[in-house]
Amino acid sequence: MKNAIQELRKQRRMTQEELADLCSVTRQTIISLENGRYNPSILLAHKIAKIFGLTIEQIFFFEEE
Amino acid sequence: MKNAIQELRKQRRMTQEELADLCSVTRQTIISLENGRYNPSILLAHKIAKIFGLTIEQIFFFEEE
DNA sequence: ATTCAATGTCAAGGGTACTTTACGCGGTGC
DNA sequence: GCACCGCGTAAAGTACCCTTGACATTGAAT
Repeated sequence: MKNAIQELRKQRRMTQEELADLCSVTRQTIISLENGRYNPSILLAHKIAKIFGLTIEQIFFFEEE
Repeated sequence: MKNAIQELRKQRRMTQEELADLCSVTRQTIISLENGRYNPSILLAHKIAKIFGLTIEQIFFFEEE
């Protein structure tokens, strides 16, 4: 599952740490998400979507399975 | 986190087992989701949304935190 | 009365999301 | 040269999603 987190974060001139603080997770978690190491929980996905003012579907890309 | 799974499933006259099969998960997983025992992964949330033809946000209700 | 479908509970186990801590590395600025 | 910022890696631990399997309950149909 890919996502647009890094792109959206940079558009908003945010560091990984700032985004992590807004989400109440660690910087490691943001790094791992941006680098596609794992999928977020639905709660974290929702927090991120809320921060960016978008829906989950607009940020996370579920390829055909 | 609450959700509308049971309501949507019943509207469509589906059993828990049928929905579980469509999602490729076990019946236990559907029971636990419907009864609010835990939150789905984002992948499962997406599968369910796709089956019902809705978005994740239309099915899962993230209360203010 | 018995059977069967649909729903539910309980417990144990594996995989993974997320944390914490520590360290490396390139770029920029003094 | 040195300090610092932003980004990255690695390893170990905790919590939780999801599975498997076995069994209980309720309601409808025969």
